[in-house]
Amino acid sequence: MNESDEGAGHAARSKRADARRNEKTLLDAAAAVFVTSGVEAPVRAIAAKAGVGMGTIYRHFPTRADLIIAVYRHQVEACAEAGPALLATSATPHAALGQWINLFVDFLVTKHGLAAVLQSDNAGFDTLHAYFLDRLVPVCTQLLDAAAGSGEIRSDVEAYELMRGVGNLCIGADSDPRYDPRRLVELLIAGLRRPH
Amino acid sequence: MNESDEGAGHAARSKRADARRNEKTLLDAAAAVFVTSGVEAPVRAIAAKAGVGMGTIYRHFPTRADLIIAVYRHQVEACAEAGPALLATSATPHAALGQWINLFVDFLVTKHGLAAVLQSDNAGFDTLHAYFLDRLVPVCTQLLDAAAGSGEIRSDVEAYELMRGVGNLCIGADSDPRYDPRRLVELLIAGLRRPH
DNA sequence: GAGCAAACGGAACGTTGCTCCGTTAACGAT
DNA sequence: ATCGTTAACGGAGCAACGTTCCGTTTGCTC
Repeated sequence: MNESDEGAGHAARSKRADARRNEKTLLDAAAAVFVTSGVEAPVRAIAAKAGVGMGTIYRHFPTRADLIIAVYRHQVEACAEAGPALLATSATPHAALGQWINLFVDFLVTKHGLAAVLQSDNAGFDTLHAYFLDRLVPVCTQLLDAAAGSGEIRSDVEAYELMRGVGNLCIGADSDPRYDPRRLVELLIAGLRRPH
Repeated sequence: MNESDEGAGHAARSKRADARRNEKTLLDAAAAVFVTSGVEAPVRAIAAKAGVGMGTIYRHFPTRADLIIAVYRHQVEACAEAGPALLATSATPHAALGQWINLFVDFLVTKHGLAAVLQSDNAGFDTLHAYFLDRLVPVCTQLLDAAAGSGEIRSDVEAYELMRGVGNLCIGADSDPRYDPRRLVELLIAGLRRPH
């Protein structure tokens, strides 16, 4: 990451003022539209909300995945950073794991359609997929290893499949009041516990 | 339950020969296209495969859900009927439940994209949703009740949420060799076991 | 065979994702 | 302050798809 200075290199020419302004405007507009219409809202709707042309969206965020990542980056980072913190402050590693998974679930279920798009095999979304995996799987691995090391859970479950499973369970949580993913995730985590 | 007769009146005139022929042709074509391109394949592709116009598809199957139901009805019925049979022949109700869930998972993962569409909140798919629920939830309830009655599992889990959870876990199973829904479903079922 | 309703086919329309290019205006140089 | 460069903009245009609509064909009955 050297092409555009973000803080470190000082005097390098920054982007034009209107470009920087539009990027912020777009992020705000996208966040708002995502809340009301979900993360698969039409590009035109986001452009209209921001008061810019569609070319501007695609210039700043070439794929929808880039836009989604930009909108939720802060929250994903926060979730990732909460992992080690929980491990340090919780009574047992298994408790930390449970709480961390809850954070993740809370994040997903409050983002209309994000869970669904997260597992989409659509090629346009693989950078989104990759971002979530890169950022969260290591954290989950750490928690899982700690819990396995303390003998609380079986050790034959990988972080990747657990995360995918949890993500999948969160799909469609909105739009169906009869379905509460939290209960099922809880069941899944309970199933992790070592028999005996 | 053969074809739809108008009930009260005298024997309803059966459909025209070409209509009946086209319906069969369409079912075969749809089944073939579903295998290669998934259940969300373009309508035009199915029409082309069948050698008919698009109007013919929509006349026979007004929504995509109707077509999907028609294609998979036999297998869904077989799965539903396997429930009581398993309960009768298995060692324990919990074993029967596990085997039945396995049947369901096998069915779902072999149908490209069916699991994804099953939970879609898209209004066009709610009859599909309803069909699966009407047909399978009672069976699952029976198995669940039996296992709960024998004290093997906790009794605070409803068939509906379990089925939705299992269905969700099956989403995206194809197109990702690293993800094996069977393992996670197994974990979920394990989590059902009563803590003792 | 004639008449008619059922069934057909595909053109046409609306919605979306994405690209492409003529136009605008920001910014450093003068 | 003005000027020229070019980054950045906007939206028309195209392709793919779902869905409808209606003129045409065809099976069935008499």
